[in-house]
Amino acid sequence: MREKADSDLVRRQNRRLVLDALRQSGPLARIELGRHTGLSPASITSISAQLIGDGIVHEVEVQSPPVVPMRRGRPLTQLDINPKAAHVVAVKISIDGIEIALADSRGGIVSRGISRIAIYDAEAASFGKAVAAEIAKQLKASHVAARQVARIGIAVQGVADSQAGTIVWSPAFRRRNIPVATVVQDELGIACSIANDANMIAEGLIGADRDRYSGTAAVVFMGYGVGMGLILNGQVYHGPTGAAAEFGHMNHLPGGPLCRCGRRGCVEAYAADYSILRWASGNALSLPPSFSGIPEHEMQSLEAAARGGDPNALGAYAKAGEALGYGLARMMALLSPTRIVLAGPGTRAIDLIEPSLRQAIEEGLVDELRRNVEIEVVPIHTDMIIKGTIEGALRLLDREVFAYGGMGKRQVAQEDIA
Amino acid sequence: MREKADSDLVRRQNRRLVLDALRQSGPLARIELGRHTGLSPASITSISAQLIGDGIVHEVEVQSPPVVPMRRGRPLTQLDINPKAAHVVAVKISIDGIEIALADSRGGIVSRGISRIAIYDAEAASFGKAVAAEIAKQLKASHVAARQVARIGIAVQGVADSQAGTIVWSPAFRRRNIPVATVVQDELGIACSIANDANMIAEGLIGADRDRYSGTAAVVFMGYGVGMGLILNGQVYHGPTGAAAEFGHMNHLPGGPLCRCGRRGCVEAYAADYSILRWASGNALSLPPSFSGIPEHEMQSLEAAARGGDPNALGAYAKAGEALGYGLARMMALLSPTRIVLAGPGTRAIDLIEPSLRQAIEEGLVDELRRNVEIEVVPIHTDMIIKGTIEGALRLLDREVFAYGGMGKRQVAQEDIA
DNA sequence: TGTTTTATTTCGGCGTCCAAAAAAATGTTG
DNA sequence: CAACATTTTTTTGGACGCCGAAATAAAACA
Repeated sequence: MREKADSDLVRRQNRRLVLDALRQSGPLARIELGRHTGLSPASITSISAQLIGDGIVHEVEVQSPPVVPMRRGRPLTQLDINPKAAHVVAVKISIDGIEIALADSRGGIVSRGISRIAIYDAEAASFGKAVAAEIAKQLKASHVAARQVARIGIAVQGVADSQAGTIVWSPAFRRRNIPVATVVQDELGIACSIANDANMIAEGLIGADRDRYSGTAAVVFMGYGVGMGLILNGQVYHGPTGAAAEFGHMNHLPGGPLCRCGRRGCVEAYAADYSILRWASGNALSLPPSFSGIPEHEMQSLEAAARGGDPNALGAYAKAGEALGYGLARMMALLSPTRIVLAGPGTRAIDLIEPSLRQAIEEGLVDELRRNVEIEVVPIHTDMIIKGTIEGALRLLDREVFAYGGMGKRQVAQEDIA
Repeated sequence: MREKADSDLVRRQNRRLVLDALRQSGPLARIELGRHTGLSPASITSISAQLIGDGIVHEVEVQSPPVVPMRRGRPLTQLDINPKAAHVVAVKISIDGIEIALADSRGGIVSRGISRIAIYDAEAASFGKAVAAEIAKQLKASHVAARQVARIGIAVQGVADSQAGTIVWSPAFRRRNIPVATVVQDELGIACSIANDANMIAEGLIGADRDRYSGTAAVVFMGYGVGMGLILNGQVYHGPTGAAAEFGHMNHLPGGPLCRCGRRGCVEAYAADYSILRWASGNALSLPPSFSGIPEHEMQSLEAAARGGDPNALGAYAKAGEALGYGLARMMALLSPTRIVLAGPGTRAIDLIEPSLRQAIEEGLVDELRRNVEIEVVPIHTDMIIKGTIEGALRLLDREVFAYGGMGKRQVAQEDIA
């Protein structure tokens, strides 16, 4: 609400509405676009003509078996976002390695690859360039020129500073404050941003089902670590520097077990894979946290032990549920979300975790403040991080490039924004 | 970003920009408005002519001793918001009673009064009407017709549901779920909204110093209870129903002392006036919370005892600081604000609280996440609640009435919004 | 008094939207 | 199969907001 309004703003805003509708509801005819956006048919004609002229949108032929039975009247001409309008790259950096995906502007994945450059011992000075080189390699293999790529989104496990473009701190790295986004941007000449991976899951959920997830919701990622993506008023909340929603490093109990971040008693130190294992081993308070990935089968045998009645394993899951529950109760007191989504590989053991989780929420928050919340479990495959990163990059692309006039007019657009 | 853009939106937005500039920077000449808003002089002429025509803005004569030395050229004609354009009413409901203030549209307080209707034992069915009657009495005494009042804002100590217009739960009332805003609105025919009192303090801070407080900040109210107002991206965060930022009822330690909300271990159960007293008395865990207001002198003598070295008193303040500090650390992990404001009468003892508060933040949050935050103490007089409520009501007035066309066109405006 | 300076208004042009009318493209029917 | 019905899309003309440039207003200065 700070920007001056003029016909330029009107055009941008309405172009965005049209693009949003197309992203949300697949190919649409002009008249349907009018219904989705509230714009008159005349305006839709004009806007879509421009978008087509800019190469951002194109007409698509109706599929041979028509989905809707042919009615009377002039048939609809469906419009859709032109996949060739631009490309985006999504990069996922985690303890398990680096994954790169190239997508077209409709969000379709063109190609993807896994990189095996050193992570844990990476030097701050060279890591960014290495990532840029990996991206360049991926582009080359797919025969896509850098000029065709409008934006690169990087999702990282840990704390990212999206303002500075750095990885502030991540369990995947020995070192801290590693510049990435700015380096990649300078190396490749492509706009690049970095964010926490759980935020990108939230971005993906909004993209997948806007009605369901666009109010106020919290997405908890449970797995090698504990992360959170916050959706406030329909938008992913990044905080001033992008380092928000660090639910995993929110304290649960003062003086609790040691966390990978160096503090004691973080939620992650109770509820991450390594923490549950550590607790099951019996001496959680004396053991240091693990900095390597836990193989999946190890967690699965712990789950099996718990389901078989092993008291140590059961106790570990109960502790995890308690920490998550109190943490969620605290979050709810502050933000009163209407929806909490539990996601990630850790949800395989949700049956073991949920009882103590729910009890902790009841103990930790007055009834009136936890009435209107729905808790759901979405066993998200980790691919959701890549998908969400693409979604996020595309939304930025729409807002910062396509709303103005497409790749050709990019320079103008960026000046306008500044 | 969901609204269709047309010339109507442009007009509304730019009218708001002009009104915002006038509210923020006192009387301004047209050319200065142009600089503040980014609009051209021609547009300012047109917009201000309309605002003047609507009776919302008027020209003011330069004061007899000119503030700036007379320069060459045509002198500026200063514009300001016309105080007679409309009125707003602010109501503060707390354990101490009901306070009503009537303000003009520039925010100047026209009259104020304190009501002595029953609060603690009020019936849910009758309380709203009683408040409406008190407001009507205040208006009558000031010779202001209800038609002249554009909006009523109610600030309540406790949890408010601004969607439903009810007091969900408040230590000032024995009963829960008391409808207020809707009843007042129906009784008087004036738009009425209800919110938590700490949110209104945040609203007031934004109004008082926008540059300082309009990023991402948390305002902690310390006194008869512990409240919080959250400012996210420059706006007070109310959550889906208005019941957000209940920092006081965010759990600190499971199984801790009993809170007025009925749970154990809330931050308030450590850091509110009654909790500090209770702790100093030695048996915090067995004593129930107090539901009556604590006289100021009682807190002052406790402070004196602590400063004199009384170990029980010192310990109580240290406990309060620890609970606040851990609570703030948890909040920072989720939201990473750039500023934390400690306010309210409880800050009189800030010297006793701060050491343990800061230590708790250090223990409870990894260094990287608490680097960019500034903690400040603002010894706010409780009047800030009334002032903030007025601010908030005026901002809504600007957005929902003045941006459209003033009181005359109110019906039209409200249809448009719906 | 005329000149300079600064603030404000007027005027004409531009871009967007919209409603209404026209055109396009197809199904229906006698 | 031609005329009619129906639905989508485009065209047309008018409205409204903004802006730049020029004109006007109101003061100090010389």
